[in-house]
Amino acid sequence: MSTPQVVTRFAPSPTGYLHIGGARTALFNWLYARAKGGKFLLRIEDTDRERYTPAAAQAILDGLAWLGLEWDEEPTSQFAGAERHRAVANEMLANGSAYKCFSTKEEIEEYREQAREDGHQNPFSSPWRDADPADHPDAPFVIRLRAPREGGVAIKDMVQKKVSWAASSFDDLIMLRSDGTPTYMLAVVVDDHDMGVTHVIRGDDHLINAGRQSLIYKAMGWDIPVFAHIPLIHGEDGKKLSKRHGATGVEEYAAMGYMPEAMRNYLARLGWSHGNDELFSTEQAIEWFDFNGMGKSPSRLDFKKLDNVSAHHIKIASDQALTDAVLGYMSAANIPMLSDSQIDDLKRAMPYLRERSKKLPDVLEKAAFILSQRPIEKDEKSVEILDSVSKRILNGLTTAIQDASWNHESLMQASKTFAESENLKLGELAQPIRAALSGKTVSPSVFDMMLLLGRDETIARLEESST
RNA sequence: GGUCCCUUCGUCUAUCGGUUAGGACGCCAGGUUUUCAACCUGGAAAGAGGGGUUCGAUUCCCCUAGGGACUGCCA
Repeated sequence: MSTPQVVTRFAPSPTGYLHIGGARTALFNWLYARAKGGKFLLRIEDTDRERYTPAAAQAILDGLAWLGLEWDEEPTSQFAGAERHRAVANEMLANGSAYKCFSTKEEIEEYREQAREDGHQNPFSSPWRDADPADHPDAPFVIRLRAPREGGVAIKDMVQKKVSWAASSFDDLIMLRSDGTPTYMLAVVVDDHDMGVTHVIRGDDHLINAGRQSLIYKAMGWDIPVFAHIPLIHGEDGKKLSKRHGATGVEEYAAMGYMPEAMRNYLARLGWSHGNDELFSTEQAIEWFDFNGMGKSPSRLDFKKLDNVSAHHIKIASDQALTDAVLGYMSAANIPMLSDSQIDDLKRAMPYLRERSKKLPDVLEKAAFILSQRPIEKDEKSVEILDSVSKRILNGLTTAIQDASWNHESLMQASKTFAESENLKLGELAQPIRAALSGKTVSPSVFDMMLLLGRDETIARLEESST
């Protein structure tokens, strides 16, 4: 027996940005497909034409691309499949698993109000379900699923295990609206089936939908895919993630200076675990991924932890990758681009910039010294540090080191010796050096800066600040 | 209201009937240090509540409480 290839899909609405929760859903779909050597497909759920714009759909694709979740094949449009959806509805009409319902919206609304008053919660039951076609009026109608009235409906779910409902709790859902357009419930099922989707991995807000959708699969005699309803992400206060929690779109995370690999690591760890592993590569995640490690309860976004994961990935990235990431951050944050020579300098300095950096902007801040030219612009604190006393000291230091061997060890030795002669601790000497070389109070090690800057530039900057 | 899902340190989680309930982030204390920080050592910190089942429950079942989802001719 050959095992069919795994096909997963991510089916976002074109909302104009990739929601962080959606990003995580996409990540799990992608991870599972890659882990099983299957395909990861994309389908834009654009049937709501009032909300749809091409730019809104493109934004989702951009978010996915930034996260590094490359999809297989061309993204499909759900709207484009309307003809096929209609055909399926008609097929169901023909095989008796669906029927025409002529009840108007007003009638249904009236029923619901009455139900509320009567205190019962039976779903709307169409009087046309068993009507003789001969009695059908010449009026607009919707096509409804003839759902079972008795028994139970159950689905198998890799995360939630077995979930079941009484059939009576489902109504005869509408598949084709009175204007002939298909509803979401029909469209997803048809699309998932036609795309050969074997595993439907989505947020657990769709759990009940899975039960209802399974009815359509059965009515058409189609194989029901394996479901995996994953818990949602909540904000730091435990409430459903919304705009007021701050960053909800992945592009905002890009603009804050998180690397895609850090996001993948962090997001994967949210709700999923592989023993006690906290920091891992995407390759490891693919190797380890399975639904046994998936939790069932919602998890909260924790920026402190994200920062920690981010720092780790900054630490282990190659100089080239980190440089690219910084450049990517600058463009996401609308920071003016660097010149080619500045980019070279940046990359050269990377080994010293990456240490103690949590996010990409931290790296960039530390890089200021190598990116700027004399005269060095000093921030307020640096100006304070460079008082007359400091200037005199710097003057002395300049002569003390200008003939030293230009390596970390010698420079530190020379500086220490000089500091002792001035009755200073190294720390007291380092601060004015830092201010002179970088114009800031935060920078890499002063000796590393000297090395990167080179003898001439270092001396020039020291002299500039000691006069 | 109804149906369904969920509930381990502040947070993310491990445990798949027997552990001093482990790890990570954060926090606190000490150490170290050329700045921010990083790093080292130590510490505080959890099974929502109540019933069962069992020789033994965080783990299995039930109830309650609290969260969440759904309850559209939205997706």
